[in-house]
Amino acid sequence: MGHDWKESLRVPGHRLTPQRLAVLEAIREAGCHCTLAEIQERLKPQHPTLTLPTVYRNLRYLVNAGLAAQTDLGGGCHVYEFVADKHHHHLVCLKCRTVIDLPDSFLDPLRNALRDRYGFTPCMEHFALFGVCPSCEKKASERSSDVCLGSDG
Amino acid sequence: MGHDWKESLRVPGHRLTPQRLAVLEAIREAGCHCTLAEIQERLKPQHPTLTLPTVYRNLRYLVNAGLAAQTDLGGGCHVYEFVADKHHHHLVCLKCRTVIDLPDSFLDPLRNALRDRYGFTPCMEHFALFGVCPSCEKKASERSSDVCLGSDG
DNA sequence: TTGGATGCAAAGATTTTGCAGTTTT
DNA sequence: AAAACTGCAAAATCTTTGCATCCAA
Repeated sequence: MGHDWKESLRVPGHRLTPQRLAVLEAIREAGCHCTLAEIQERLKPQHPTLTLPTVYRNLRYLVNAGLAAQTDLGGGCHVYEFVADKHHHHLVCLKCRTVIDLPDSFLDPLRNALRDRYGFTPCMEHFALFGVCPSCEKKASERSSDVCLGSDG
Repeated sequence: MGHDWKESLRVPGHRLTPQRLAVLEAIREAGCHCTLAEIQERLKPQHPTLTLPTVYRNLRYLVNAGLAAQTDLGGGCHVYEFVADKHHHHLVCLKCRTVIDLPDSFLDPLRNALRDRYGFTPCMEHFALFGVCPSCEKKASERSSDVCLGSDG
C-alpha cells in the first residue's frame, strides 16, 4: 500500500501543502486524462477555496516532478493525468474524438528503436496519437464519395 | 512539377482566394513546423493586409483539407506545417527544446501494429514525441545528483 | 523564522466570432 | 447574382503573473 509518490514531494526547498496534495489526488483518482474544468469539479467539494492559479501552478509543479503528464488531445486545452508505474497512451479519433487507451508495452519497439538510432529517450507518458478509429473508418468507407472539407466561420 | 495541391482546393462550395493560397505557400515554403508569428512574418512582405483571423481560418481549413498538420510542440501555441508526400516527425527535447526530425519510415512498424491490433488508422503527420535528447541526457548523467523540480511563480 | 505557496485580481496570450463589405465562381 | 471569404473589432478561452498574506518546515 505504498503512498510513495507523496514522499517524492517532500523535497528540500519545496513544501507539501494540502492544495498540492489535493491536486495530485484529484488526477490520481480520476484515473484518466482530465481537463482543468474536470479537475476543479473534482476538487470543489473538499476544497472549495482552491483557486485556478493554484491548480495550474501545482499541475506544472507535478509535471516537473514527474508525477503528472500534460498532453494536448486537440480539445483546445491541455489534459493532465497521474503518471502511475503503468503508463498508458491515447489513440484519439479526429472525427468523433473517441479516445482508445494503448498499453505501454505496445510502444516498446518504438522506444528501443529511438534509443538505438537517435540516442533519444522518449517520455512516453506524454504520448498521444491522432487518427481515425475503426468505427469512423467504416462509416467513411460506406460513403464512397466523401469530400472532407470542413466549413469555417 | 505538379502543383496538384492547389487543385485540391478547387472544390465546389469552396473558393480559392489569394489569401488562402498565400497561407498554403507560406507553410509550404517554410518547409518545417512554424508558429503563427512565423507564418505572419513570412506573409508580411507580399500580403501586408492579411489578418490574423484569416490566417487562423485558412490554417484550420487547410488542416481539414489534409494539406496542413497542426501540432502542439509544447511551446504554448500550435505549430503548423505543410503535409507533403514525404511525412516526417519530431522528437522534441523537453530540456533544451531541440527538435530532431524523424523520417516517416521509422514509424511503419508502429503504424502496422496499430492497424492490426486496434483497427486504428493513425494520421502520422500529426506526430510529435517528447523526451530527452542525447546531449541533455549526457549532461544529466554527468551531474549525478540532479533533483529536477522546477520552481513556479 | 523563513521563504515557498496560496488567493485574489488583473493581465497576457492564443484563438474564435459577428458582421458589413468584398470577391470568387 | 449568390454565397464564400476577408478584414476589422471585439470577445472568449486558456494560462500566467504581481503582490500581500499565510503556512509548512
